[in-house]
Amino acid sequence: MTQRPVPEERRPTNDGRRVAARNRAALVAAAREIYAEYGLDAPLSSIARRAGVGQGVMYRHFPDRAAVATAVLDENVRQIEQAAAAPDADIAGVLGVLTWHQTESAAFISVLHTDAAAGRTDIPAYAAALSGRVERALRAHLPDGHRLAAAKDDLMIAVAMVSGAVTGPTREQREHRARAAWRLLGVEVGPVRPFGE
Amino acid sequence: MTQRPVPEERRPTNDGRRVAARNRAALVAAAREIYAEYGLDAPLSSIARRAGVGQGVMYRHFPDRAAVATAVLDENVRQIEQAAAAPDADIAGVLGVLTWHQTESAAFISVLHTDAAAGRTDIPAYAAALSGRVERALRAHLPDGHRLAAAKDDLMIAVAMVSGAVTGPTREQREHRARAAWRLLGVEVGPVRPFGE
Amino acid sequence: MTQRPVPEERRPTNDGRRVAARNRAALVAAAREIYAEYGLDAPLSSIARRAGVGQGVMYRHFPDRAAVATAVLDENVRQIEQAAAAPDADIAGVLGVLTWHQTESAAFISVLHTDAAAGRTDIPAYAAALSGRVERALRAHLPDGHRLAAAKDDLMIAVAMVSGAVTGPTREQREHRARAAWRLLGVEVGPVRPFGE
Amino acid sequence: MTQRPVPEERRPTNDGRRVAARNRAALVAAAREIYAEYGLDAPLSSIARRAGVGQGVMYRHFPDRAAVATAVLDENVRQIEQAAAAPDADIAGVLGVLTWHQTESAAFISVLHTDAAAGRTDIPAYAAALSGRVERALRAHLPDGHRLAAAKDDLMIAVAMVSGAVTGPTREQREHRARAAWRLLGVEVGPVRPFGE
DNA sequence: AATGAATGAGGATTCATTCAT
DNA sequence: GATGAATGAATCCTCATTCAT
Repeated sequence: MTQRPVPEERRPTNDGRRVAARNRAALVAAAREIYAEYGLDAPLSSIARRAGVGQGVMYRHFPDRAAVATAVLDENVRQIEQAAAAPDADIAGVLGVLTWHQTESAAFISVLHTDAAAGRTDIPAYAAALSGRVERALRAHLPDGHRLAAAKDDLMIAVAMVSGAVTGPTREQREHRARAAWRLLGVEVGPVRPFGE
Repeated sequence: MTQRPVPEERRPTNDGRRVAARNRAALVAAAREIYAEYGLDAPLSSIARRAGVGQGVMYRHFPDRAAVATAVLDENVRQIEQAAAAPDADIAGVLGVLTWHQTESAAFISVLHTDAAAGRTDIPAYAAALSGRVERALRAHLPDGHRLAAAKDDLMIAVAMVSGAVTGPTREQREHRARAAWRLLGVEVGPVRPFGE
Repeated sequence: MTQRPVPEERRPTNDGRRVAARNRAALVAAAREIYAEYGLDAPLSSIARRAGVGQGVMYRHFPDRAAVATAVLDENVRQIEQAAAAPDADIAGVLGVLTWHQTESAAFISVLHTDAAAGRTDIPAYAAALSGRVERALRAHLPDGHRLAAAKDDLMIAVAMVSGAVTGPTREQREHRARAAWRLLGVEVGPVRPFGE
Repeated sequence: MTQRPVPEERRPTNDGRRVAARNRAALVAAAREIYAEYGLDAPLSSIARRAGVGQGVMYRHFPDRAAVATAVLDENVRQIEQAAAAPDADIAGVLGVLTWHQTESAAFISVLHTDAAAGRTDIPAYAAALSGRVERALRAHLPDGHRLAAAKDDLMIAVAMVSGAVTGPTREQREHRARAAWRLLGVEVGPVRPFGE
């Protein structure tokens, strides 16, 4: 019943400080998987276990639950920022990358639009930061006459709306619904894919 | 020593049957409050406490966590159905009532569109039922030429989109965003209010 | 390696609400023993284990570490108050009872004079209350010409001094040192014993 | 590429030997501060951190928790011994220096009179040594007719008593209470100050 | 039918200690 | 020698659920 066949007798060794970076990466990757499977409220211990490290290592790298989530989602946001920084970037292309992350990572959505479920932990603090970065990336390419440029809030409300539409067990279904949502909004979206093809 | 026992504020006949009904109502009301304040993951014990009953009573009325949520949301859905059943009902009016419940109850949204955060409890089963009832209520009044009548899924995708937009600490803010969302969809919505004014 | 031979198959039963009082008493008794053996910082889980109850029961009866300590020490203080309330009470007699508790319960001393080790938990709050009750009990019988009646603080400073002297592995040794301390203070002390002989 | 390496604020000769000594001193100083702020149970890691060294260094210099405490308190005891060794030393003067350390360092007291809270770690072993050195320093100057020279134990019992009285958040308050304690004992004490003015 | 106490597993968090580099 | 990452045991605390009364 051990969850994965891989490690076995790897744990009780102390590989020195060189593995620190590797461990951090493993934790982020594990967190991404766990979040996808069980949601943002998954036990932190399950992340450490999946990463193949002790709980203490996780707490060293990430002081609290929020720090883990931030680390995971930071990559998503960064890709969107990179898409926006590309020389040939346009709003449709950036929205495509954004949409890809919406369909790929439930956690991404949850954090981006936190507060529906009141009384949450301390997520809002860093959630706002991530959300702001996404907004800036998008707005940089929003032409004046664009459908979402009319009112101040329209852009991020539209993003939230698409997030709301993105449900379903498979990524394909989620992408299908996301495209339908953009279509209902009358907004053109480029290819739904991660940045860098 | 054969004094009559003191009456001691005996209300109706208190035959157990009546108490049971009262308790059930108290539990549903308490759950609604608790959900609003702490989200759907709030401890069940807090619901029983707020209702002023023992935990056992709660388990008698509702075998599990899902049953409680269903009972709470059932009222919301029923109102939408009633709005649809009204003699002078039209799609804008029903959407208005739907929107009111979206802005009023975070739990309503969470359950209606569950699955974003995979691995959830067992909510999907009854969530689908509630969602289906809402869809039927709306579709009964959807005229053929309506913006959301084009594709099969458009109606409920639009509902999900508005749900996604509904965030914010106060009901007023949430209503404001909901209206903006419908506007972006080009859909006309009647007064946002509970059924029965 | 199970610590005590007694219980065995007693735990997994639910004896209903009648045992609540019994459990509370068992917890207080267990806490008294544990405190004597391991000091006030002993794991709370060890107290629950020794009492033969689950951890949850302990938390039901005592919301935090301080509540447990208070409950334990409350009995000590109450005895001193009772000694002071006795019809034939005099200062020497009350000091004797106080001294008995000083020699019997290390926790009693620790709490009564908390703050030596800075940064402590939240003990001070209730510690002050207990300390005040002891002072009132003593002062009620302090004659005007008494050695400890000269300055306002002298009484409780003297109590603290005796507490400081009370060290040693056996109660007899501790009593011996306590008596020596009172002698050095020139204060007469009655029989060192619990209230009620 | 055969440039001379940048000097980079190289202080003395930095031959490892010297660094070790500096580290040890830093650790002792850090431990003293930490003990004062958080008590003797403070995490060892906090001491290493405050000293600006790795945890490994601490374990090299001090094999266990007790060794750290001993090193810290050794300085306190040494001052008392120096006070006793001074050409013009008398009992009042040595008691003054002792009292200064009692008021200044809660850890000093805790260790000197350990065992009240039984089951403690392994402190008693070295605590006895420190206590013995203090006693020898005092007894060297105790005149035959002195109030504390009557019975064998009276001297250290009195010291313990004063320690017991020394509580309070500020050093001034603690000194005030220490003086009151000595006064109640009828013992004259010289200026309360560290050795060497 | 109601009460509310008990159980006990689950998850968070902290540190003492070891050890590769 | 120094560094600081990794380990993992220990403890705290919370709840879902059961059940005697």
